[in-house]
Amino acid sequence: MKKTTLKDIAKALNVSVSTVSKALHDIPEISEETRILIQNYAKEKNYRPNYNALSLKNKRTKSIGVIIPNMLNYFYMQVLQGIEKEAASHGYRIMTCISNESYQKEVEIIDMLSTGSIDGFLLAISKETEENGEFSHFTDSVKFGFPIVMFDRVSEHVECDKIITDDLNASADAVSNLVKQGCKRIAFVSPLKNLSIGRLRFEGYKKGLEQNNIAFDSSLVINTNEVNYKNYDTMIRPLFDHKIDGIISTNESSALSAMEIAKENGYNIPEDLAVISFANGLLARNSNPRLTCVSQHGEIMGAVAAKKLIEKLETKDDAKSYSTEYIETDIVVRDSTR
Amino acid sequence: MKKTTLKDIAKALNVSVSTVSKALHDIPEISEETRILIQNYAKEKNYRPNYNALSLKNKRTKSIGVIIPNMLNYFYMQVLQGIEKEAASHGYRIMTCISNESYQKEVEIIDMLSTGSIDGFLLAISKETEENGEFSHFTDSVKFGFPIVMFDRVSEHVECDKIITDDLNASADAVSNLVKQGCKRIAFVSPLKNLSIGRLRFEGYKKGLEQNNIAFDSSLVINTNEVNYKNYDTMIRPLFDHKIDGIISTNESSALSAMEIAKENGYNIPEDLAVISFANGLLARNSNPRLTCVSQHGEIMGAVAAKKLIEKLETKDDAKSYSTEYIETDIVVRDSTR
DNA sequence: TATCTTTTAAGGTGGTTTTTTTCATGAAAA
DNA sequence: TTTTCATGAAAAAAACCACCTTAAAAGATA
Repeated sequence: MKKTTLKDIAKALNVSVSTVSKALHDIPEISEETRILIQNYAKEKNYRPNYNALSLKNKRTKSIGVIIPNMLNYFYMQVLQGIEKEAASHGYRIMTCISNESYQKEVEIIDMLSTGSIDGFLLAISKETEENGEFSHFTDSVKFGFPIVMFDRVSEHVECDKIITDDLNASADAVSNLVKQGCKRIAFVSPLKNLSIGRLRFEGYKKGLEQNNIAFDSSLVINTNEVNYKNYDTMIRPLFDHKIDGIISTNESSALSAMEIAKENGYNIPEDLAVISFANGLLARNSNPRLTCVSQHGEIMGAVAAKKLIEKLETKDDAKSYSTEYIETDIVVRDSTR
Repeated sequence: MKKTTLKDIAKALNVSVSTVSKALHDIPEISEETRILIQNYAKEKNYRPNYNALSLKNKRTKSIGVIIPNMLNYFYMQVLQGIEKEAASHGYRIMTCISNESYQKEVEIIDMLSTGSIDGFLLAISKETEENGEFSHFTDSVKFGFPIVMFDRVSEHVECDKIITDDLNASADAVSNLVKQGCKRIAFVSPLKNLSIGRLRFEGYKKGLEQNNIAFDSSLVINTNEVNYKNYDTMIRPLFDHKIDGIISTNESSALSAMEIAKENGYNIPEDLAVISFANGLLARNSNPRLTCVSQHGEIMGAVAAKKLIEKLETKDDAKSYSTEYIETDIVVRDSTR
C-alpha cells in the first residue's frame, strides 16, 4: 500500500488536482456536491498532505533543530521534554541532535540541518565551543535566516535570543540560605570553571558572601574544569582541612562526593555541614541524605525557549531585536540543609 | 541573506540550471573549465541542495522517527544516544518525539510523521498501549510502507523487527548470582507487572529459582504496576517480615527504597542482604551502598536498532522477514552484593 | 556530413495558487 | 423567436517551489 496523493484522488474521482486541493481547503469556488464527494473520499483513503511538498512550497518546515551537548544529563532532558511539549502543541516537530560537547559535531549538525530541514535552532553551546570561543557557525546560521534561541549555555558573542537560569542570583541566594542556618565558612565546589554558568555561579557565590559580610577565602574554593569522575574525591578532600560548615556545589556528583567524605570525617549532615547543590536531578532526590538543591526548572526553560523561537518564526518582522530571558530558580529544601 | 539555490548559481554564472546540477555531480559531459567554475562558486556561496526537494524527488527523507515513552529515564537516554550516533554516522537525522506513555499521543505522533517526514520508526511502546493492547497504528504504519523497529518494549502482536534485552535470562542469572553468594530467600520486587519486560523478568526470576532448586514463594514477590513513587516504601516494607536475604528489583528506585528499609531494620548490606537491580542508571552509581546491577547496554541497543532499521531502508527487498535480536546483559558488581 | 561535446529544454516529485477555460444562464439585440 | 453577448460559477490548466534526470538541440570539430 502507498500513501494517497492529490493526484490519486483526482484520478479516482475524475477531477483535476487543483479541484481536489481546493475542495479539501473548503474554498467556496468548489460546489458543495463536489466538495463533499472529495472530502469523503480523502477521509476514506486517510489522505495526508506530503510534508516535504508543503515545506518546499511554503519555504517553512514547521520543524525545529535542537542541539544538546549531552543526553545523559537530567537537566537537559527536562529542557528537551519542555521543548518537545511546547513545540508539539504548536504543531512543530523537533529534530534532536547531540553535539557531544564537540565543536566539530556542532558545525556538522548545523550544516546538515541548514538545508531546508528546519526553520530555526534551539541549542546549548558545547563545552569545546565555549572554550575555544569560535562562534561563527552560529552567527552564519542567523545570517542565513535560521534564527537561534540559546538556552542554558549561551554566549555574549552571538546576537540571538537567550534563555538562561539566573545563576548569579541563584548562587547568591544559596549563600544567604546557608548563612541563615548559621554557616560561616562556606565552600564553593565547581568543575565548570570554563562555562558561562560556572562563571556566573562563582560570581554569585562571591556576591552572596559580600551581601552577608563574609570575607572571600580562596582556600575554600575549588573551581576547575570537568575532571574525571573518579577525581572528585581527591579534589574535594583537602577542603575539609579548613573547618568548613557549608558547601555550595555546582553539580550533583561533586556534592555527593563531598557528603561521603564529610560522613567519613565524622561530620553530621546537616548539623555540622550544610550542603546545597545546583542541578536538581535524579541524584539529589535519591541521595543519603537527600540533597537540598537549586532547582533550575528545566522543563520551563525548554518551553520558554521553544515558545520564543516559534514566536520569532511565525512573525516575519525583520526587526532584529534580541532579548535574554531569565528563568527563576527555587531552592528545594531536602535533608542536606537545616 | 538567503540560501543559494541551483537557480541562483545558474543565473550568476549565466548557464543553465541543469548544467550547474551536472557540474556539481561531476558528470563527465560537463567541461572541466565549466565544472571548476561552478564548483568553486557553489563552495563560495555555501550551496547545499534543499533537503525537501531531494526528499520529494527521491521519495526518501533519510530521517528516522523515534518515539520514546519517557525522556526522564536514563536507560532510554542511553538508547537515544546510541540511535543518534548510529543514525548520524549513516547520514540520517532523527526526529524525536515523546509519547509520554500515552496511546493517544503515540497515534498522533505516527500520524504526524507518516507524511513523508520520515522513512521509518524506532520506538518503544508506551505503557498505556501495552496495557490496552491496541496496536493497529503500528501495523497500519508498516502496511503503509513505514518500517518499524521496536526496542525494549515490544509486542508480539506486531510483525516487525525487535531489539530487546534478554530479560528472562538476565533475571535468571541474577538469581544464580545471589544464590552463589549464599542467598536462600530471594525476594522479587517489580512495579512493571503489565509490561513485557516486567513479565519476562518475573519469568526469569522463577526460572532462576528453579535452576537453583529453590521453591517459589509468592510471599516474597511484589509484582505490581507503577505506583506513586512515595508508595514504594509501604509496598516493600512487609517483605522484611519474611527473613529475606536477597532482593532482585526491576528498577533502581525500588531497590533504593528496599535498601533504606533494610538499613533501618538493622540489616547490613551486603552481608545480611544482597541486592541486585535492573536498570543500571545514575542512581545505582551514586547510591549508598552503590547498587549491583543488571546492565542493559542501552547505547548498544539503540545503535543496533538504528542499524537494523537503516539496513531495512537501504535495501528495498520486499522480503518481509522480521527478526528479534537480543542484547546481552552484564551484571555490574558494586557494593550491594558480596 | 558525421561525430563529439556542451547546453538547453522538458518532465516529474506533491502541493498551493493564480490564471484560463468551459459552460450554463439570462438579457439585449436582431 | 432567434441570435449575440455578457455574466458568473465551476472546473481545469498552468505556474511555481528546488531539485534531478534525460532526451533533444545546438555548437564545434574533423
